[in-house]
Amino acid sequence: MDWKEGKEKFIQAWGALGTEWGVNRTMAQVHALLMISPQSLSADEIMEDLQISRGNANMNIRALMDWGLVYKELRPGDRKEYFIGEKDMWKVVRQIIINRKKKELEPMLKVLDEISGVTEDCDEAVSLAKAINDIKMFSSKADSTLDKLIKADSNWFVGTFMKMIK
Amino acid sequence: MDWKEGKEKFIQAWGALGTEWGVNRTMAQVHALLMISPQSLSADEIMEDLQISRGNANMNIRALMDWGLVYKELRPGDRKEYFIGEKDMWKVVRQIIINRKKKELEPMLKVLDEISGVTEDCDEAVSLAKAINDIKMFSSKADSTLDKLIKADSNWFVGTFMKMIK
DNA sequence: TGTAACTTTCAGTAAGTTCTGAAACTTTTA
DNA sequence: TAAAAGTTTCAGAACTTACTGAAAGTTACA
Repeated sequence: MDWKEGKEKFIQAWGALGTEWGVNRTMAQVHALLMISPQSLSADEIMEDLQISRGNANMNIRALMDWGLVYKELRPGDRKEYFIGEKDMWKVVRQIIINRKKKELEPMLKVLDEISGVTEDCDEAVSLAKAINDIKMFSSKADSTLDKLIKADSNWFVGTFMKMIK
Repeated sequence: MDWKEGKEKFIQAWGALGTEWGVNRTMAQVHALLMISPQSLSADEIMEDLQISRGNANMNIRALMDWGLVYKELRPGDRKEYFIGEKDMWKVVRQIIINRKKKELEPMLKVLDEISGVTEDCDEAVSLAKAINDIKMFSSKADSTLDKLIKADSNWFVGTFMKMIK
């Protein structure tokens, strides 16, 4: 297999994985492309490579920069903007976790707090209260674990997990 | 807030969370409903409660049973099928992890193996090989951790994480 | 200040996903 | 074995999300 074919398969697979996880296909593909590019690429090069429109490229590059997975790079004497992808897998995963947590877990916990006000004592209300409580406990545990993970660096992560799964 | 309002909010929130994670809204709502119902419910009751069609209800109940989050319950002297939701949050999360891993992570790893065959030594090929290797290492680590988690029970989980985040 | 190079926005369109409802199928009972 | 009760399937409709391309906006330089 030559490099070009490998690259294409990689981009496709990363795009498909993204789709399953609620990240749009193009965003994941742009990320894949930048992650395996040794140098930074301009918007035009990305458009050309993935065969997408300028608008689409722009929106998704923007979103990736918001997520902290892609950085802008300015080359002296060139007015064009170039983009470079975060290459450290640990940072990539970490950024994804931070972003998804903010967007999805926190609203859920907010709703749970709101409906904690149900205090009747019929079977149904008790069952609801139990579910709310279980989710809250689970979330706050997962949440504080994630916070620690986010603050930690890659080596700490590897070390702790190695101990943990021993 | 009364029980009915709380229940509705809970179902809405769980449905929204599902959507963000690539689980369809109705599937998540059916699951939410069954998770907070003290008794098992028939397909008709679910249809009525969530205002969905028979076909939709059937498909999603089926999918939830495949995922191991809902069980069929037969009541003696009643020909109708009743469904009961898994109530243990730990099991719920565990089942979701097992299912998503099978469906999404494994295909990705298969592709990575395929494209490991790229062995040129230009910059691009080296960069691709590095990315592939990093993802593989990360995945196999995450994977073996998940395997341990899956085999473990709820108490073990809580205990280990408490130690870990201390 | 004018204009060329580049970036961003957004309305309309395309693509993808989920839901409905009716028909087909299966099981149970008399 | 007939028909009643219940379950499953699936084509097309409704809805949701993502993409294009052209126009508007911005910045950099002479």
